[in-house]
Amino acid sequence: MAEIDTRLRILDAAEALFMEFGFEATTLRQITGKAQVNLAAVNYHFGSKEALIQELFKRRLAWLNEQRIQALDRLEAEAKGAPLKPSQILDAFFGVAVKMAGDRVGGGRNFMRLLGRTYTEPSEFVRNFMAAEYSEAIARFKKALFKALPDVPREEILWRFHFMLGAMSYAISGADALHIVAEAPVDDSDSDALYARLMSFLIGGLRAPLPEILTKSTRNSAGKPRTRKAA
Amino acid sequence: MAEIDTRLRILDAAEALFMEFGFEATTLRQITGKAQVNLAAVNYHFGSKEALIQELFKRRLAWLNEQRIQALDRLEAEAKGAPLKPSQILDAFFGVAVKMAGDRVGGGRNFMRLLGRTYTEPSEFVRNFMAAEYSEAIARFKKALFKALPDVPREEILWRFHFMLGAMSYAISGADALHIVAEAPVDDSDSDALYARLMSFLIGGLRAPLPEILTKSTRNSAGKPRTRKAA
DNA sequence: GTAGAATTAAAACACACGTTTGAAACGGAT
DNA sequence: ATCCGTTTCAAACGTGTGTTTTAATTCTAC
Repeated sequence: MAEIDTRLRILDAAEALFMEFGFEATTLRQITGKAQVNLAAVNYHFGSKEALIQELFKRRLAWLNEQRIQALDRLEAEAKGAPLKPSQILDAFFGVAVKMAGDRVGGGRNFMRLLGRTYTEPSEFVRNFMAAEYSEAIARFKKALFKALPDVPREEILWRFHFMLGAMSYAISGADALHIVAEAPVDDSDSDALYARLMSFLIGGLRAPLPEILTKSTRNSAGKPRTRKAA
Repeated sequence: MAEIDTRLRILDAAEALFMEFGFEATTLRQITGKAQVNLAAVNYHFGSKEALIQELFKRRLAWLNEQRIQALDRLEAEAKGAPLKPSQILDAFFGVAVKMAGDRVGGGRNFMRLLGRTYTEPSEFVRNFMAAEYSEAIARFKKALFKALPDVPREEILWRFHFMLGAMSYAISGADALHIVAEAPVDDSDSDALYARLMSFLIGGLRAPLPEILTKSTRNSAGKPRTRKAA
């Protein structure tokens, strides 16, 4: 009753506080206070504050990306080798995330809002860790997008994927930030509506005509290390 | 030579360090060390670390939004009362920002990368301050967008504006974050190309068809039940 | 050239942080 | 009931933080 429970209480409290105040500004005393455990419990169970952060990301991120990959697996099984529709791919990737962000009770909401901010986080160890945790899912989705959009330069797809992550991040960070543009309070409680809005936007952006600057020639002299040669 | 210069040196050093490490993780000793001024100079010239941050945002943000408003003024003067094209409006708003982000020498690059992260910053005083500094420009651009897109619900325009800010933020945060999706190093040195990429994406997103869920009735259970059937 | 204000400099301050310690309380097995 | 490994607890530790202080220095004006 009191053993593994302490770990969970710490993780949940930390998640909520990190998302509210950020990593640096959140203290272990806040966390242990909110979790109603002893201060030393964090270092006992996790080793350090940094290790706590990693553990916190691990438990959610592993699950999240597993769900994404499974969704993609199902789509590809159905398609039987045919390229997927871009909207299906985006749905598999972003749908899971937005759904998780809509989960208020399980704490997924806190985590997703934290995650969006963390993606551009300065702290190096966090970014490296994220890159490692993401790598498998990212590789799978990149491959699917390349296949679904054979006539779009791969570099362009990556950039647009990057932009889409930004839009998603802001979408999830929600009304807290939106109130800057909206002035009046905005309803962000309906995650189905949010998802519909976001998805229209993303698909519009992904399928937008290529910028002229790219359709002409690769406007650069230096030979870029083109990692993949054959396709 | 040594009076106002100290202020500037502190501001520039702080900008670079905040963008590299974040607000909390950057210490006054780092700042004054980099600026080659005495530690006490920050509190003498600015009063506190918090006031330094505000001053830092003020000097750039005021200029940035002024440029944006002037660009919009020019467009509207030319149009003589006719609605602008959405792409023109986006160009006025995001073009200035990306240009500033491409300015490596003046320090604008550091600032813009910092700004993108700060928009979703947890710290309340920063967010409130940002909202105040942005309010005039945001109001003008909202009005222009409403006029340019009379058949799109205003709430939808606000959300899409919000998404666009997210995409821009990630675009500017640049290769540091992109390397997570790209694995191989990515060239983000060409701000013209970056801007062309971003703008295609944004216009595609802004002009995307409205989500079904919104075209029917305002918003209720009908539409696109993804995973949860809403009875 | 000198008084007076503005700025810089060095040192210390009070405090909060993450972490460590050593003992107390607990839990299950024998 | 006793033991032993695990977990909790209160207290303290060392360090680094933003800030303040007090004196030295530089600048400005007469």
